[in-house]
Amino acid sequence: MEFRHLRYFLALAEELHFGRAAQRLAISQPPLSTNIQQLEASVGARLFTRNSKTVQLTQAGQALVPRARALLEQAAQAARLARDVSEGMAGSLQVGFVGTMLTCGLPALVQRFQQRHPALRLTLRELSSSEQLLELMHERLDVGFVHATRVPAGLSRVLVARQPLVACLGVGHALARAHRVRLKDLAGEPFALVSRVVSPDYHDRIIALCREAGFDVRIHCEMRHWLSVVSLVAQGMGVALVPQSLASAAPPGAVFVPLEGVMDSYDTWCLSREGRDHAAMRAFVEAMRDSQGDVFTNPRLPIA
Amino acid sequence: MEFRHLRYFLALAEELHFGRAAQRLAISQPPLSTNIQQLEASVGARLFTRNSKTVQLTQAGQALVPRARALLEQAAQAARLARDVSEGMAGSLQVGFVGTMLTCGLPALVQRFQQRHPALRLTLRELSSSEQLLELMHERLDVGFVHATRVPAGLSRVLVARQPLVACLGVGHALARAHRVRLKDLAGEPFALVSRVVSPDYHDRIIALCREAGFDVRIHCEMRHWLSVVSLVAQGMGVALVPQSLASAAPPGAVFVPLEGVMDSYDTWCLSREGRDHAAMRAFVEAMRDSQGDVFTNPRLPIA
DNA sequence: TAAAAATACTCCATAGGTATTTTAT
DNA sequence: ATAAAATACCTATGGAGTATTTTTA
Repeated sequence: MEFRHLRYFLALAEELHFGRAAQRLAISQPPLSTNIQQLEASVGARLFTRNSKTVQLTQAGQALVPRARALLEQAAQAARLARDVSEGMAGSLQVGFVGTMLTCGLPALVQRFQQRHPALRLTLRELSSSEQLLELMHERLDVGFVHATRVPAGLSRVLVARQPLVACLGVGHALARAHRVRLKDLAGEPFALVSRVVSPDYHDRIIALCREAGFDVRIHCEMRHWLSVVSLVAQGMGVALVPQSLASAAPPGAVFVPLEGVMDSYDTWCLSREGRDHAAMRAFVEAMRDSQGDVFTNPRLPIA
Repeated sequence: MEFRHLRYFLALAEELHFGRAAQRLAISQPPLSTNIQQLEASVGARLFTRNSKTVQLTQAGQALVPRARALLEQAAQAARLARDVSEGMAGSLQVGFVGTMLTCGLPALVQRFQQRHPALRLTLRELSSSEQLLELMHERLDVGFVHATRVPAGLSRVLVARQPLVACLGVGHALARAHRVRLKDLAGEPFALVSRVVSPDYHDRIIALCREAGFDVRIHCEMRHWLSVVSLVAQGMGVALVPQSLASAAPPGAVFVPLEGVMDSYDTWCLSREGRDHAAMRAFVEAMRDSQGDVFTNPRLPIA
């Protein structure tokens, strides 16, 4: 059985006349006859009753009509799907992201991308940076938004957000109404940090920054999520250094004050596997690159 | 796109090696290369990344694999279906029958036929004989079980049941315990009959029989169904002449007594359109013919 | 008898084979 | 250097065309 047979069969089933069906197919009548005979032989059933005056579908022919239509339609669909996937308009895309991306414009950006690629199935997974690196290397993730100082070979990166660290204080804190805070003013304060297991990069940097400022951090609480850190501070349980964008999702009791003299920034990179055949992934990363300024509306520091 | 392309594509998708895939397909390697290229051209997408060491599916290729499998599977299914229909093993069959067939073994017979043709969709419709004739001529019915003296041209018939008419009396009736009843003993009794609209053949014959016996029927009640007739008689509301098989479905208050001297029998014919391409119909009629004695266990009169 | 499907026969497009080249590791 | 895919070229199957025959209403 060939697709040609199905096309010819449907034409004849609709015209019920070899001459007219052949005309519609832009072939002559004899090859239509032989093709129908071939189809009947391969199927093992008479599909038309025919004599010199009338052509009629047999029961078997009637049963075949919808199937033949479906086959041709599905073949066209399959080709279309493959083409769409190769153009990044269909398929699936696994995206990982760290928690801070939620307050940093990612949802809106993903939504906009999804609108332009409606046939693409996006899966979003909140993961720590290190988890994402592993998942990317295992090809269980196509794109990851991470904080990372160094990137393993085989992954390419685009800087998508660069934001300063700010002090997060409870409203009742002595410095809560200050315009600026020097880091060393926080010496001795009980700090809330994201756990080193979740975010070693951030964890180590806070410790290093404080040491530069001349004191050792007094770690009061280690949290599993940025939002937990801010929530804790909002309830007067300590202070924290957090990426500025968290201010947009903070509960009432938290106050954010810029740090004086700390030029260190907190960078978010969009990572993806190099040289992978994955148009959707490329399109996504491209969308990230294009909208760097549009969506991630944080103060732009000079990018290294 | 051809089915050949899909077969070759799947072989390569499974082997990921042109040489081995070609071997499995029992063709040489170059035509496999060209076929894959043709498929890629017709789809409009690269389906494999390949160099001299490795062959890998692209995203588009991965998306196509299940579709290609489905297409091949469905093509085979479609052919199988058409063949089954042409052999009477699949498709649908519209069967009409008069009410008396319900007590005459039809349900068991249909069930047995259905078990042997599980893919066949049987539709059963209780209809009067005249309705069935109409439906058969309009091809809205494939087979009909009717009582009819004469059959229109274009329909062929098989006698499936021949049963005597018996007297149906209420248990309280004077003749209820008799071994035999002469028809003229019922002269003047209130008769229950199936309405002439529903069964003109039966209706007219009862009247004719009674006239032969020397009296005019006193029609007390015209019912729309045999079971209504028996039910009425069971409640002491009259007498009736009915086909013997109704005895098997009678309520307690009804008694059936053979008629003396009445050789008239009540015949049921299985009708079907002649020369129609419909293997299921032919198989069904054949099953009827074969099981004439098995199921319709009524006294067998000489068949005309 | 006439309209229409089937058959006979020819031609050429193309699927597949063999030999060879290119390519990437 | 080598294994493997791509290319070049050839052969032959078979799909489509033209001419003709057969069929049946």
